[in-house]
Amino acid sequence: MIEIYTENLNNTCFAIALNHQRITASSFGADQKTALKNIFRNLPFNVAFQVFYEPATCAKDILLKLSCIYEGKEVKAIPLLETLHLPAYTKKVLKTTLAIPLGYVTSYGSIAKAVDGGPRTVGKTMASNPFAPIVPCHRIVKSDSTLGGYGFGLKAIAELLRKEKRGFSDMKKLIVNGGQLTVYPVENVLRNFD
DNA sequence: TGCAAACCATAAC
DNA sequence: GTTATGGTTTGCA
Repeated sequence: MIEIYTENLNNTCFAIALNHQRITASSFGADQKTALKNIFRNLPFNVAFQVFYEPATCAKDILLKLSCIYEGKEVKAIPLLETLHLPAYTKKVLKTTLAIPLGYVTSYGSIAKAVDGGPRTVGKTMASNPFAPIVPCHRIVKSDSTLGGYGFGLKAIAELLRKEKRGFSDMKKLIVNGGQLTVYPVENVLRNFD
């Protein structure tokens, strides 16, 4: 049985789906209705679920973390994600995305190179990212450093990235899963918007 | 700039 | 097994 909890924090509604304390999906939205709609989109189907309108204590803690991530704050202990039901390649892409540090962005192509796949597949994986905003799909942009698509709207992604500015100026190379991932300061992208 | 073709794992059929 | 589908990229005019 999957338990779904929502909570309004700072004018945004966050939602999580828990299966034995592990996160099966997470999402957010302007109001509760939108947050729920968003989380249902990526819930593994053919599993029973129940929506709780009063968050349990363990759920409250995770919801608070979601809000912190959303506000661009550093969150140390990322909650456990349930990925068993996902294909291997998808897991790899999600894991690599998770490695993009706060204050940096990367491109679909860079992720693709790191996981040995194609850029469009990365986009497709992100489009159905069940763990927004924990898996920071908003930190992936196009190779010309303009914004690609975003499930929650381009305005939302720009706002998120603005909050993640940390004043970095140099690109960085990371080793993830044995592959190399190049990341760039968020500022590179935001230049086009400010 | 703008367009076409290559890209490649998934899900749906 | 086959096909359609992308939150892309690259190359060429």
